[in-house]
This record gives sequence, structure tokens and C-alpha cells, in this order.
Amino acid sequence: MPRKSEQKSKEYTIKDVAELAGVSTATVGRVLGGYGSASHEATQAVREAANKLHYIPNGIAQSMKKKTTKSVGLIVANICNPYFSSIARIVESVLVKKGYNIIICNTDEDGDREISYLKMLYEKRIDGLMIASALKESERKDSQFNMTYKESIPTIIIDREISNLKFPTVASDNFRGAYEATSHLIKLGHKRIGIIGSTISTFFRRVEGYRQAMLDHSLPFDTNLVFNKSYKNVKPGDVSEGIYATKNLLKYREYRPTAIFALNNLLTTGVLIAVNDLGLKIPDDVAVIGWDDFDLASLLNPPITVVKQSTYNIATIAISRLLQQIENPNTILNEEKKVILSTELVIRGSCGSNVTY
Amino acid sequence: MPRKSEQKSKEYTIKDVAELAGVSTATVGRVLGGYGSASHEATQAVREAANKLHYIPNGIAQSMKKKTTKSVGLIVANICNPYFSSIARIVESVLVKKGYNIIICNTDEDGDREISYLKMLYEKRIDGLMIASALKESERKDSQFNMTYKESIPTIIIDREISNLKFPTVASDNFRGAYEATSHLIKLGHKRIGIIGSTISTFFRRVEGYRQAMLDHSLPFDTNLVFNKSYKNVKPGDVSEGIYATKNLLKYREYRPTAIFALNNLLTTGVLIAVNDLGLKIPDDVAVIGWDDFDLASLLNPPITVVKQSTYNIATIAISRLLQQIENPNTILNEEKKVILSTELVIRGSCGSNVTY
DNA sequence: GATTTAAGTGAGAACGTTATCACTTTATTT
DNA sequence: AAATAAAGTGATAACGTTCTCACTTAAATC
Repeated sequence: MPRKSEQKSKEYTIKDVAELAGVSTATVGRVLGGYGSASHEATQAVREAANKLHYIPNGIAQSMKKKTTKSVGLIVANICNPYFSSIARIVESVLVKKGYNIIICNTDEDGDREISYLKMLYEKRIDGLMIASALKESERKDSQFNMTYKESIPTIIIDREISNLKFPTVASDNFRGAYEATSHLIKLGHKRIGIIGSTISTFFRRVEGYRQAMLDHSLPFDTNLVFNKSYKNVKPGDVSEGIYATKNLLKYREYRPTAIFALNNLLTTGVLIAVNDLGLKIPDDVAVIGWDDFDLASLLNPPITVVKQSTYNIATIAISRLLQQIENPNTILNEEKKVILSTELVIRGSCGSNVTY
Repeated sequence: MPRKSEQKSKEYTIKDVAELAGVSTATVGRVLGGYGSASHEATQAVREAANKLHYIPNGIAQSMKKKTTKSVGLIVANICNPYFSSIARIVESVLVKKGYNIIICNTDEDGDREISYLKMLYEKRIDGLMIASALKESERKDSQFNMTYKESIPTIIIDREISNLKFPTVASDNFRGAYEATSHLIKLGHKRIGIIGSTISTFFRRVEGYRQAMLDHSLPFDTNLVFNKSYKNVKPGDVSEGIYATKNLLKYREYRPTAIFALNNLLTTGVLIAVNDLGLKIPDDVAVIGWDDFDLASLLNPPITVVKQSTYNIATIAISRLLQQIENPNTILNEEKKVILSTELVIRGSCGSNVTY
């Protein structure tokens, strides 16, 4: 049965190459690894042998010896969120040029999953970690959570801040972005503004910005207008969450908000679907403003006003700092450990047009 | 300087745990690995020691010994494409439950990048591979390309077929989906139908479906209406490609197609933006039909008619088959090596309403 | 109580590299 | 021509696990 032997095609090792080339494994290492020195003949012979055997170096063994894996972990809530997928793509494109690869983990905003991912990645001995933590405000003080983070491995926190960890952070100015968006709505005459988010820390900052804007304009901060719970009957990471929240906010006609501020892309879509389902018109019946820009925003009728994050900058700054940490562990990044990028309010038509600026 | 010693926090090994627990490394392995047998005392001592040292097993060393890495590679064109990010998310969620993680690679439809990714993943000794190959029709016969694939490692091809490799495949019925979409347009009275794609193999099959539909309805197959080149001045994986193509197709008023069929999500968005830019109305001036459904499709004015793929099914079938190959390498999947899933034509308003069915 | 079976253990050889060390050969300098 | 430097090489010890093997002790069988 010659077929059987075919199936278990042996994985060739450096030893096989050495044997075929008639040199020692050390020489093979030197030739293939490009260090030390080897004669022309030896080099030739090794190359030939490696080719003939279709030798593929064992990265695991290399990692074992070199104590580096050339891989970084990326923990995000949901790779389907265009914001995170853009970041992933940019980060990946930078990394691949340096020979790194990227391990992607979706937490679905679940703190426990985040912890088990961390353990997994640390076991994998990743060289670096980029994380948009799913830790909730309340959990951030919990020392048990912080113990799961290894301060010895290069880490960069994106999108959300984790206050009591001393890792560098790159994020948007959530407070200010939300403040501006809310102020914009207020200037257009809106007094009852609903806001849809969830329990993650970033959204808290945005809600704070919203709150401050309301208060600064002598409007009440009404918690009935803040929808930031996650309901069990609605799966997160799905349009349905935004639909559910919107329908709840718009349920009682008398108390109905005249504007809704959705705190991420998916939620914005949910709001639009729900408003459409209810037969309401934007912006006349209800104004809408979304967090995160999207390609189709300007094509909708009316075009949607959004708070635009500089995703590209977040990603590039974050990855360059991470690589810096990885490649030069002694670098002290104290100077500007925290990078906060400003957002941009892109005014389109979904909030009405009687601007009073 | 006690600070310096803090910085280089030693990575504890199984040896350290053994020493602290007062047992041999073999016993630690047994306790932590959950195999063999260990006394209650030993178990207790080991657990305690491991905890005290915050011991994190070295997965690299484990992989070295066990010859399995518990990681699979996913090669796609662009993680920002909702189609691929959905697949990635579903696949990841299945894998993580089994203790695997996923390494993501973006080829940007570049065959050379695909090859270098393959090499990288093989060196990493991934346990399995899921790939939407970027190989072009012409390259598929090139044996040089096929040599880069290792038939010894479990692999599943998704989205696109690679004819001369004997890996199982899961994909949509591209021909039929395009045939139906084109027929739909023809029945609505369209005779000049533009189609926008690019050079990848999947799109060829779709263009074939389009072509067949035209011929079956006694309409000419006009290559001027087929836009499937990639231009250097336009970066792929971006809305601009679709915009550029659309503006080209609609340039000459006399020859202008009355309908445009966009072969992926990003291209559809590009078409919509371009049509809007040109001040044309859908569907009166030009009808639009897109490949791949999207959340906002029904909210646009008019709602966009699309060919919907069963992304969820593609992902779940693909990953379950891959896991089957990984966990039971002897399984012969010959019976139904190729799974072709039918698409669904979701008729909305972007093609006009005088349906003659 | 003698024998078999099971439970609990440690020593040590792998796994496939890298990289140090010692050595030989060749090239370069005095 | 002798002395030194440089280039080329192979043996071999790590890296941190797993797991077989051999062994001791305890439990179960007759």
C-alpha cells in the first residue's frame, strides 16, 4: 500500500536538510538564518537541499529558542463593527510588513471572555497586545481583573481607557465628541434627547459628555432618556439591540424624545430601522445623530449627521507605539502615555436644518 | 535599585512550580495537564504553587511537544468587507469554544501576498486553514501556485473554488445567483446591463451567469458593459473602485446601461455614491442590483435589490468541516467534497416595479 | 499471607530549532 | 616564513514542555 505512506508525508527538519546537503545542522541554520558565515559551496548545497525537500522551518521551535513569536493579539468587541474591522485591517497591514501576524479575539463586550482570551494569548506567548477592553466601569477597580493583565508584555489600550493599569492608551475624546453632538441638537431646538449605548466604559464617557451639554444648556438630565442597559432577550452585536432600544424610547408619545443619539454604528442602523418601522420621518418627527461615520451615511434620505472618529489615526498611532514597545522594551513612553484624538461632527441632514450657529 | 529587578519579572516554568510544590516536574504536568494520576496532597501543593507564582503554561513548548498549535489561519481578501467579517466572527465563535484561536490575513486580492501568508502560516504550524483564495483564473493552473499549498494540513476553501486542488470547498452558487439577478433585470425591460466586478475567480463565475442570462434572452453580451479590471490609480478594498467603474460605465449617454449589477458590497456602495454624484435617479435613470445583502439596503431610497448569500451557512458548514478534518484526519470527505449554497434574490425597489413575472 | 493490580511517583528522553564554544582551515599581516 | 586574524565548520547545550519507562508504595484479590 504505497498510498498509506504518501498520506503521512513527513515534516522535514533542519536535520534532514543538513544530511542531504552533507553539512551540519549548525551550517544549515547559518545559511537559512542568514547569520554567521558559510562558504559558497555550503550555502549552495543547503539551499538546494532545502528546496528539494520543500523544507518549511518550524516556527514553533524557533519561537521556543528565540523567545519571540512574532504575533500580536487584538482583542475587540466585535470584528463586524466597521470601526473595529478598519482598525484590524490597518493594524494587520502594518504588522505583516514586519513579519508579525495578528490573532483576533471577539469579546462581545463580555468581561469574562476577555479574561479567558487574555490567558489564551499569554499562553501563546504573544509579543504584544492591543485591546479595546470590555471591562465595565465597576469592574475596572476590581483588582482581580487587573491581575490578569501582564505588565511585562507590551500592551496598548485602544478605544477605551482602563484607569488603573499603566499601559499607554489611544482613544477618541468621547466626552467632547458627545458634548458637541448634544450641543448641536440643543442648538437646533431639541430639548428631549434620547441616547442609546450600553454598559461599556467608553459609552459612559459619552453619556457624561451628553449630560454636561444638557446641564450647560439648562436642560434636565433625564435617565429615562438614557438607554444603556443590555437586555437578555436581545443579542448584542446585532441590529436588533438598536431597534429594541429605539422602540422603547419612542413608545410613549407624550414623553417621546425629539432626537436620538446612537453611540455606535450598529446602534445607529438599528435606530434608523426602528424609526422607519414606526413610520416616523427624520428629522421632522425625530432627529438622529450617530457615533461613527459610514459610507452610506450621506446617501440616506436624509443624510445622517455623525460624530466621526479618526479611526485611521487611532490604528496607526496605536500600532506604531505597540511596535516601539516590542522592539525596544526599554523605551519609556511616559511623556505622552495617553493619546486622545478629537472627533469631528459631520453635519448632514438628519437633525434638521434651522441651524442657529 | 529594586525597581530594575521588578521590570524583568521572570517567566516561571513548570520547574519552578515543581520546586515550590516539592514534587517533580512530571507530577506538575500530571496535575496541571489533567492526565495520569496524582495524590490529593500533590495536587493541592501543585495548584497552590502554580497560583502563588501566577504560573502561565508555555504554549509554545506545549505545541512543540504535542505537535498541535490550536490555531487556524483565515485568509480573506479584506476583513472590512462585511461578508468576510461575518464569516470571521462566526468561525471565531465556534473555534474559541474548542480552544482554538484564529489568525487573520488580508490579501487584498493579491496572489503574491496570499503565498507569503501561506508560508507564514505553515511555519507557524497552524492546525487548519480556511481560505478564500485570491488566485486569479489564469493562475489557478499554474503548478507553482499549487505547490505552495500543503495537502497534508487540513484546509477548507470558501467563497471561491480552486479547481485543481483537492480540498473541500464551500461556496455560493455564483453562476445561478448572477443568472437570476440578470434575468430579473431583463424581465423588467432592461437590455443594456452593466456589471462591475474585478479579476477574481468568483466574479468570473458571476459574469458567466450574467452572460448566460443575456444570451438566453437573446440579448448581446457586450464586453463594454463588463467592468472587471483593477486599475492602478484606484486602491482596491475601497469605495472608490465602485465609483470609478460606475462613472466609466455611465460616461457616454448614448451607450449608457440602464441597469448596473455590482458584484460585492463595497462596489454596490460605490455605485450608489457615483449615481448620486451624477445626479441620476434610481431606478428611473439607472437600475441597481447588488451582490450581498446589507442592513441599510432596505432603508435607502429606493431600497436596494440584492442577491443575498447565506453567509451564516457558509461559515458554519466550512468551520465544522474544517474541525472534522483537524480532529479526525482519517475522515474521507469524498462524498460531498464541494458544497454549493444557493443564493436568494431579495427584490426591493432599485430595479423598478413593473415586474412581469 | 502471598500474590496480583492499581495508584503514585521521578528520571530523563524527546520535540526542532538557535547559538555558544572550540576547533580547523584559509587569508592577511608583520 | 612566522604570526596573527578571519572565515568556515561541527558538537552540543539549551529553550519548557510531555510522556514513556521504571520503580515504589498502597490496595485489592485469592
